[in-house]
Amino acid sequence: MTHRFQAVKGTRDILPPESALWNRVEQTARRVFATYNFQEIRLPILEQRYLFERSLGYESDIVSKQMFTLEDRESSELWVWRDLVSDWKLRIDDPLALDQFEYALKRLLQCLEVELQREEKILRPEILQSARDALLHNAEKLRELREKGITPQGLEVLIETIQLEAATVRGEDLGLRPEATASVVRAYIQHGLHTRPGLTKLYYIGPMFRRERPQKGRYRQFYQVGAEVLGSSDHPALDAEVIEMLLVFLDRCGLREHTLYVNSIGCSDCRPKYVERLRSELQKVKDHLGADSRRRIETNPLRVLDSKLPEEQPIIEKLPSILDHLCDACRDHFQKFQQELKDRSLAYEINKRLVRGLDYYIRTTFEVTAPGLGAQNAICGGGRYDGLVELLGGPPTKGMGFALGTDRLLLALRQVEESGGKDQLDVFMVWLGASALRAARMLARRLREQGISTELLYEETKLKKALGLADKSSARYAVLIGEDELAQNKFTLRDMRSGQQRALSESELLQELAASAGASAAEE
RNA sequence: GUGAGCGUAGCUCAGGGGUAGAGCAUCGGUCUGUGGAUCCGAGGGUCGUGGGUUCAAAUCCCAUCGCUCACCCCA
Repeated sequence: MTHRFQAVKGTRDILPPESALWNRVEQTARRVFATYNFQEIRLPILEQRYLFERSLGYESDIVSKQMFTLEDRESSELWVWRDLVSDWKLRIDDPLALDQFEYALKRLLQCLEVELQREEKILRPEILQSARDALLHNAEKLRELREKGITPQGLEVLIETIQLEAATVRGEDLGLRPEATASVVRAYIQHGLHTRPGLTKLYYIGPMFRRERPQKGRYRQFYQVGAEVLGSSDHPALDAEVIEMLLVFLDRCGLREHTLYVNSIGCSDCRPKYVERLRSELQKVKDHLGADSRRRIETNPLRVLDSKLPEEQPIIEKLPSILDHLCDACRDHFQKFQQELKDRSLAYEINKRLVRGLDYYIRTTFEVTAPGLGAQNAICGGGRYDGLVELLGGPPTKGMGFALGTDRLLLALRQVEESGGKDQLDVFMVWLGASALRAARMLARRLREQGISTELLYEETKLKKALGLADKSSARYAVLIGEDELAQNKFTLRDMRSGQQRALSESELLQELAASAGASAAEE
């Protein structure tokens, strides 16, 4: 039986020549960010799941249903007992087996206690606790029932209940990162980066994972380029400079049409007051809202502002604006931030309905959109997150950053064809005869040492066919080595575009090719 | 999690009950030291998978899986 493998849902391969585009975008990011004194941080793709739960919020969609999680079971014997309990095959007529089950249950409870006493909680403590309480209760019940002697049916039900409860203690204590800000902050705290002088300016490039239905510009493994500034400053100039850097980067990538939207969503002082105000206003008009928006009145009133339903737009327009409810400090910050943008000649639009989905944002939020992306027109989002470091157990620290979806940026660039035809290969080497092969091998090595990309045929091939292969590989030049060349101690350099050939000595050849290879390398 | 559309060669797609097709691509020949063109030829498929109807199913019916797009949510 044959099985046809394919990339798992929501992941894809990035093949050449498209992969060259990716490299170019990432190189551009590295260059631009370096000029703003940002340095790269390389982060693990796996983190403790709890990190994301703390930073993004338990109730956020990302954590509650979009995170890829996996068990790390090495760390504890907890899993041994859990598996024994939850996988135990019902053999209620066998008292010995029942003894074993009870023993495993007892050990599982002990492990749970240990886990609950741990300083660093890796598993969600409330899940552990409720499992512990339920199991404790049922273990007691089980013992009583066994002492009294119970109907097999009753015992069966109880054991199944226990097994289900045990299964809730899952080793999903690791998560594939759905975004990288939490990882950056974790690393900042873990390595004491706050003790380094000045602000910490970091950027990262890499894949993120979210388990959601794929659609245009949205994958389960997607790629982000992001930057974060951590430290003691929350100066509006910093926010503006980060955005300037982002826009310079987009410009250098060749993205011409895009729009920067900015907003302020206040701080822990003024936002809750506004949210309450908003909620009460929404209550008044809730009969005119759709089911989703009605639900959000309780769960997250800010998100109602995000609704795209046409019939809700007039209602939303009339709702109170967060910008009218900022405290003095936040209003001042937002004003100065806008002035900083103007002083940098950065065009922007205020979008008072721009509320970021993640819990940790404060004050400045922003988003860049580009046309041609289907329903997902945002390519980049970011903002200020002053409380996050503290929330994750670090010292009071200000933070600001953005994350940019590379998949969507490239979709907006639409330049795959343009860059696809570029010469990838400098030299296709053609040899005829065994002694020519020896010369070809040595020459190929020297060319490659000079950074000149060279293809050398492995098998002897007729000249006509070899040139055909050179053509198909879209090589810039062919180098021919045969008996004539060996006799003259020269090589034939053939320009594959013009078809012109010249006989050159090795040093002449190297010189000639170094010039053209150098030119194409500079473009990269 | 919800809804819609689409699954036939590597790619783009025809065929809508009676022998599995085209163009492009690949490989070989034409062509034994000169590529791109022409011409000739070849390989490549359990028509997504499973079941049903039928003498006969790529085709009709059912189920299932996959892909795509949209909703939700977000970058």
